Amino acid sequence: MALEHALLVSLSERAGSGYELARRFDKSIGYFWSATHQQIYRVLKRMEEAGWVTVESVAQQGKPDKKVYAVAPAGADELARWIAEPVESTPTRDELGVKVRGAAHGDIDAVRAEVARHRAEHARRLEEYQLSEKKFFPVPDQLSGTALHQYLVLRAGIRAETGYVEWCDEVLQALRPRKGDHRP
Amino acid sequence: MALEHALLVSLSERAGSGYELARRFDKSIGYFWSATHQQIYRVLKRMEEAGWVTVESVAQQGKPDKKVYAVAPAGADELARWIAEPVESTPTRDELGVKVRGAAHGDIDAVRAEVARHRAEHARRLEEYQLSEKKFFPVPDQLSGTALHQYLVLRAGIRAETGYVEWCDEVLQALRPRKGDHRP
DNA sequence: GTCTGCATGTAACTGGTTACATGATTAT
DNA sequence: ATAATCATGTAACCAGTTACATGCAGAC
Repeated sequence: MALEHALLVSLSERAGSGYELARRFDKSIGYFWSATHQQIYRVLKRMEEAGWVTVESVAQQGKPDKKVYAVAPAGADELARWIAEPVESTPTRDELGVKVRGAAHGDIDAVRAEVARHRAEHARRLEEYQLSEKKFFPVPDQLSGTALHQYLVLRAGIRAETGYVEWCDEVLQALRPRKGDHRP
Repeated sequence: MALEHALLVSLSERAGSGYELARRFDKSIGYFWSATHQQIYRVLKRMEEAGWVTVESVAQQGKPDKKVYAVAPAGADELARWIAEPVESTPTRDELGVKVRGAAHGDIDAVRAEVARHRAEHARRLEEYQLSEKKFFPVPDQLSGTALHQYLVLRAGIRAETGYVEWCDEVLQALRPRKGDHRP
């Protein structure tokens, strides 16, 4: 049940509406815990019922009302409790891996093309992360507190994307057409 | 819907029962697509109804009967179709990342201990993978076909675990207690 | 006599996705 | 006109987890 807690982390930094949270999740926390707006709305409702967050309806001009959520004391307690609790490492799920593994039972050219496509996507994301790193954390040695923690998860993203891109290259190298291959 | 297809890949290599598949999934394919036996049983049933696999009840001595599943022509077609189809990259989900990100709202010592625990687990798995690499793929340059594809996903596992361990080290280094910190 | 391995399953639940709906405002 | 952005939601569905049940064989 990490979504609840991811939302609590985000709301601890700044109160916000479901919509805003959904967009924050496209960055930072969303790098390693994504969520759709529907999911977020539902979970926020549940959290409100549990007393973990408080809501305040805010009227806006020209825009629909929004419900601004903020962390309640019970939510802060819950977050602290959860952080101290041990977690199992989330199992990996990678469809592209399944395809590479099963490549012999399908069109190898198609698999290679897919890997190339994913390589491009991950490389793009990596660049984005590296840009953020330069821009927001130019002197990482001096970071502390939340800024340091933000930096560390960005580093996780950078490492993950770097590794993925390298793996794609290895696959593309290994699956490249060779003499003796004959395709119709 | 990758589980169906992961099962088809596994069954294409060798027919087997749900139980056997569950254990095969603890290795190789399971490195990046895990599944419980219940999940596997359910999906196999669905696949049988769809005509993707055939079943044969096999009596055994001293052991309960087992249902041996094999890929049907429709299943092979479906697998080939799916392999050629583009996939979105599976979003990352990492609870430990959420904890590090929210470390300021909980007990930093506990987070550090968690990271250390996960580091150990991933290091252990990495060693396991590296052992498999040495044992089963001592001369990777000469691989082709399914053996090559198996090797490549093992490489994915090795890269992922290596990266994770390195990241844990980076976090442990960054979150180590420093002068000026005062905890009760 | 207790535990592990083989082998299959039901039932209840939780977490997450997809599709659809509404309605105003601003930018092209 | 039309699309995008802001903002919230319902409903149906799918995927995956957890708990429980059964029963025999062989090892310790």
